[in-house]
Amino acid sequence: MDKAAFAEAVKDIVRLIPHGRATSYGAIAQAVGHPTLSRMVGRIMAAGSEDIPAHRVVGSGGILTGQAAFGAPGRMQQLLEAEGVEVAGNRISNWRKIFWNPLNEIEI
DNA sequence: TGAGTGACTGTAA
DNA sequence: CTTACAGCCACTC
Repeated sequence: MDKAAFAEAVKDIVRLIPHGRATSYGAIAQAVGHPTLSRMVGRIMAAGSEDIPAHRVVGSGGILTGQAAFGAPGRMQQLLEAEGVEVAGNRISNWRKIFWNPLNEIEI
């Protein structure tokens, strides 16, 4: 199944995200070789994402698009701030510094 | 089988 | 800043 391989690759990358860092759905999708499947990345998070730090995966530009999906509003932000990630409103303030590019790790 | 929806993204007005 | 549109794919009804 290609879907399973995709999901597995996505989960694998999310697990590699360092503590106190974050990446975007699009970046992950691109890293697994499917730049257009960013939505599927988010769907995988919602499906079976208990073993991975899904709170470190945000939307483009560091926007916390999945904030409400963490059970309660503000939960995702709380998790990020607990790791030292500065969050203002619903997006990461110093996104440029926090952003972790998976391509730098897997395509090395 | 087809329409609606969604943890997305990029471009445009 | 907000809307709107167009791709993308899986899931639900």
